[in-house]
Amino acid sequence: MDNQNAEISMATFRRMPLYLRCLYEMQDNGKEYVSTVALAEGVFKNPSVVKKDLSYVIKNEGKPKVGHKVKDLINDIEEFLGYDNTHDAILVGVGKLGQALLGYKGFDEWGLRIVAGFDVNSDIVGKTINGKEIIDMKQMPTEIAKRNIKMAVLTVPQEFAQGIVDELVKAGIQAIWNFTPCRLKVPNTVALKHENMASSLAVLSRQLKEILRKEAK
Amino acid sequence: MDNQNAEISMATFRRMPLYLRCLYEMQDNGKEYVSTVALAEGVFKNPSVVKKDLSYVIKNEGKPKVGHKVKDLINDIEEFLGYDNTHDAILVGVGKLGQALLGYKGFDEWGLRIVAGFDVNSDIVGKTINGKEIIDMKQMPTEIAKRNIKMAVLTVPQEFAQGIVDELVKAGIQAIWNFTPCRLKVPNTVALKHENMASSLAVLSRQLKEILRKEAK
DNA sequence: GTCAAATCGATATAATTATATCGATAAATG
DNA sequence: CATTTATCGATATAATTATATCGATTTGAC
Repeated sequence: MDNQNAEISMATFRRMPLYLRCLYEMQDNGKEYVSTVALAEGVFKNPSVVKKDLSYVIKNEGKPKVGHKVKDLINDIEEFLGYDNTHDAILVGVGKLGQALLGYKGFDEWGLRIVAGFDVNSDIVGKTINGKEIIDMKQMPTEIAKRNIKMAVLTVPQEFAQGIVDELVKAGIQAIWNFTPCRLKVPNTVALKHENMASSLAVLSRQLKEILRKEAK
Repeated sequence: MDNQNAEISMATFRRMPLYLRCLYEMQDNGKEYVSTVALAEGVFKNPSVVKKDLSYVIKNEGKPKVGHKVKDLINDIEEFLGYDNTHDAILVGVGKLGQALLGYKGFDEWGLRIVAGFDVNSDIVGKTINGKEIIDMKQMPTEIAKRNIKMAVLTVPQEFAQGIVDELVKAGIQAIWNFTPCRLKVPNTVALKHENMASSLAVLSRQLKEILRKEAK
């Protein structure tokens, strides 16, 4: 618990949502205390990793023999992740994937509220998906300014990706979640997260190949 | 280039699709040769990382002063990733996200062919999306066996996830790409890849927060 | 009350991954 | 044809991340 002021690693950071989900579940099941070992099992990680990760965020010490209070852990992780301040975001490109993400209920849980979708297709402009309005792309800069939006989800066809990103940045967007397969150029005052499905798939394929190879023996 | 028989790291593996995409683009632009430095710029990575990564897969040496033949690199990486043997897969759960993935054209490029979707909803069973048939869930085990499918994409509501996974495994599936937010239990003869959107979002939020904090100063 | 068991927090060690450096060499330059 | 330059492949160093270990402490059993 002396890591409080240490620089936190990306690896640790990425695991926090896993812990949180697992802890929510435990809370729902009426568990009041949890040991790091039990939590480690819940998220399929090494107990030492979990201990160290938690040492960055916990405010209250755990008790030997009993573990940590589930509620405290949840509070500490939520606060650490900043779930108190939800981000409003827009989604650009309301194709199949865009519609899927607009309709996805899970984001709220993680502090993201998609407030509107933008597209050029006049067939869908004016409609709503999951209560979210689809607005014409032309109005994008105005709407971003008006609502003071900082975050955008990018689900446009790849050939338009860079051009639209440039527009977004100009309009004041400072964080982009990129679902296109393009590498994008942004100023370093803009955060960018690339959702790389191809890499995931490659990893899975490799594992499968390895398994099939072993079986063949 | 002496790494050919060394164990390859996950980190390296995940970067391979990035290199490949960048190389395709260079090829389209008529570039015949590329240096590791130029490739590193293309994928926003450190040149040393790229050099080392490539050393695992390249068959032909690069030439000093000119670099590597783009075509050779593409061949070597493709072969390494095993893009010669495309995987057939099924998709389970044809909701919004499932429909999005069924409609997504990009997978073919990465060696994944989704051959059919499965769902319980009789409104969509029998229809096709992107040329792919939606089949009743009851027939899933039969179809998996008949077509000898080894891979499944999981896009069902989370409350059904584990139950369906158990069915999939029983039916002979050996690789699962999990888009639900659930941690799943599978035997270790089954490969599992979790697409963790919550983690991605957390990372992006953190970057944004950092940027806003700096600005406030 | 004593002792065994479980867990804590801290720290030391190992493994992995990223980055910097360097001699060798092919191509370009003058 | 000598010299400069860009790049290679290899390797050494640094940074990050994961795992194992250990004394301290609380609980619960006897």
